[in-house]
Amino acid sequence: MQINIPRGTQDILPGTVEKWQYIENRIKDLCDRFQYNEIRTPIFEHTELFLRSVGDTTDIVTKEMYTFEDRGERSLTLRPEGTASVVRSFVENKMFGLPSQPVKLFYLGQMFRYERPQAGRFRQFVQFGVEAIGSKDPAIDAEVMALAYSVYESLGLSKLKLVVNSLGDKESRLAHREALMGHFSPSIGEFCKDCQSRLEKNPMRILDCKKDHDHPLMKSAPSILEYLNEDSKQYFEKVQAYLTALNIPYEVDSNLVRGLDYYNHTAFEIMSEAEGFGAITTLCGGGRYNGLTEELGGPEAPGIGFAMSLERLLAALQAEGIELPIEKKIDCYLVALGEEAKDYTVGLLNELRKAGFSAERDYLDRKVKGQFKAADRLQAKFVAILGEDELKENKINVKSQETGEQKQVNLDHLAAALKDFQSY
RNA sequence: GCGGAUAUGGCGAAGUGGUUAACGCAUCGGAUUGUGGCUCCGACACUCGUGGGUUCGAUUCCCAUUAUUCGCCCCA
Repeated sequence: MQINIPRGTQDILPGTVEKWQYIENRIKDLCDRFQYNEIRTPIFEHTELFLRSVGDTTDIVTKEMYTFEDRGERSLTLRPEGTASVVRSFVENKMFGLPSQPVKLFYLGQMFRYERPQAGRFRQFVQFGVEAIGSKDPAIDAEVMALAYSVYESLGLSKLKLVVNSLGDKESRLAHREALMGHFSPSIGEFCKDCQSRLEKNPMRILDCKKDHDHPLMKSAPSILEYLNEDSKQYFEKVQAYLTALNIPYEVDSNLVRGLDYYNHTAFEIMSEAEGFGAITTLCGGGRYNGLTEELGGPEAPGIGFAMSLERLLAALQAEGIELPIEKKIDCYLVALGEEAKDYTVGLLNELRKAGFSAERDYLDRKVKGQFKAADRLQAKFVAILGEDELKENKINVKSQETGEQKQVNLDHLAAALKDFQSY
């Protein structure tokens, strides 16, 4: 009986894994330029952490968590997102006391959500995210968005849309919520079922409903932006001014809502507008979370961050037809003829590898033709051919697969000959 | 949690209620006793997701089940 991969997970095989590595390297490089340092937190946490931070009425917590009890009867949960862990670690390790503030961190790792998989959605997926904790300068909001944007841009994506909004502070938010409920509740019966349940849960969500998009009450609905108090308003304006200064195209969408409870002030998303991308277009989502450190038992330390899915990044690259410049060639393939020569390549191969070359030989007892085909498949730059005659004379033939040029060299000097050959 | 689609060799993909299950790619071998990429020839599914039913007979019809996939909700 064959056992298959669990639903919503995927194997990343050689041939594809190189793309991941390429992207991961690019991300690490950009983080270094922006001065964000890597943090690695556990893949599971106390369930309580997510209840407290993400919010116990959110979809993530109510129906998407991989929660289990360990042998000590502790309730643990595979992390559904990264911010909670990072903030927990920030508080626990007293990073608020570090000399360099704000604390700028990034993470790259697997997240888990129990959902029905579809295009761009998995049960195990990889997120790259950053958190800047300890500053409420709107410039850092802009910096965080610039970092996310530059990841996509530097990989060649162009069909992007950055959408920003302000959710305001607690006071503004509550006022807006009241206003929305007052606006919709008298005639909520005219709306779809989803909207009816949204009314209590998150009335802002009604605003981006596709079905009821044309309902007259939609246009007249109160916008969050009208309910921002003076501080929140100024903050948002400053963020936009910085984005403009950074030359990052964006649009304000007062209907943009983020799904987690801890967000306030700045909220943003980067979406792909590429053709045929599927129903899910969000590449990256983030926002500000002032107050979260206190919620998790630490001192005041306002933060902002984002998370992006690498799966969706890969999908966006594919949708835009972008090929990453991945080259996988080996330096030398050893072709051997006859028992003796084959035996000899065992040591020879090792010598080449010790000398720093990537090298391979045949292990399937293929004929010469087959060995050359194998060399071709591996895109070998050189093939070294060893037959009985050469072996007797202590020589070996080296052939450049690119030029077809071939010459005979001393068997003991193969590595040196390859270096020579390569240098011109 | 709800709805649609699909399930045939390593991959892609035809097909039929009747016993030899097309074809293409890939792979291996040969033409070319020791030099790849082109061409030609040959080899490659005790079997059509799993279980049950109808039938003289099922890969083909029916039911169930599982998996995959797309969409809804929501999200990265």
